Amino acid sequence: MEDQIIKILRKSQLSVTESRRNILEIFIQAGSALAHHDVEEKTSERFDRVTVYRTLQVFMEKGIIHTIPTTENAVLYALCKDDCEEGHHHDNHIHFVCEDCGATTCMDDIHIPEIKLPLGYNALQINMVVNGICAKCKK
Amino acid sequence: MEDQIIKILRKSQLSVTESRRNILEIFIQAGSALAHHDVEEKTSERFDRVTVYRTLQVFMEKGIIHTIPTTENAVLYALCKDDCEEGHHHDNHIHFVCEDCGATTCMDDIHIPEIKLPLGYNALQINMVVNGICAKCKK
DNA sequence: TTAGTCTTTGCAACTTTGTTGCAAAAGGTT
DNA sequence: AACCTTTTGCAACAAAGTTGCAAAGACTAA
Repeated sequence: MEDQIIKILRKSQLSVTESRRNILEIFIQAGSALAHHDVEEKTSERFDRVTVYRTLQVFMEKGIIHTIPTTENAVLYALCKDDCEEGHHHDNHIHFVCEDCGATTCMDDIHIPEIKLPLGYNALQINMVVNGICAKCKK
Repeated sequence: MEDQIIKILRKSQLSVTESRRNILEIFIQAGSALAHHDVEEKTSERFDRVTVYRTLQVFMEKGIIHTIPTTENAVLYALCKDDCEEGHHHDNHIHFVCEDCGATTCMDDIHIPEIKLPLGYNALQINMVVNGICAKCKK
């Protein structure tokens, strides 16, 4: 686990620091998307708010995490898959937000279907967020 | 125009006040989605920030406007079509964000395609936001 | 291992964004 | 016009996000 974290940071040409290790670990363990607020709460040591902001920013730039837009007016961050690289994020999967447990997960297997845009319009990135009830909560 | 505005407010059982007329007019004229900030800037008279917040909130509740989630960490508001009613918003169209001019528009004609979710998952609402270059900016 | 350099962190101070309670003003009704 | 109800603006907060700068930490090479 520790190896994996260092590997990811090194690959992105980032120096390995306490906060980066810690925050990256949180994402790997979480499995679902996290808000800035969640990250701050889950850090074992207390890092400065500013540090969390800057770390998330760097992770974004390096393509380690990506943002998920939500209707709830909160930005969520989630780990990118391996094929994401600096500058270009391959975000063609669906995000699912459970309205019961609140967990937001990336459904990496389900791809976003093609859509026809009006003439002249050019799509660069497509985001699809599905709100509903997840399998765990549907009982 | 003035008639149209009063009609919409009356239909939603809202009293017709300066700020509501003014803000609703801004949305009708804008044609595209607006951030809270934009609304504040465009009001001809200066209304209190709080009034703008509350007005947008009321418009949301009455189904006059709806929100659009964006990756940019900003919530946008846009006029709903006629078939949206209090409590239930028919948001099955695509939103397009132009990365050049920044305009966000509702593509009412393009419906969100069906997708197959894993077993146990239940979709209640689907949001689809396309980022790219719009017809005006593609030159 | 240590010395030196460059990067990252934490602090302080600040701006922006969003919320709440309450008195004054404006809207709707008779 | 007089009444009652709703809406507005103000003040005072709380939360979220940003910036500059000195101190601490990470990497490099000898």
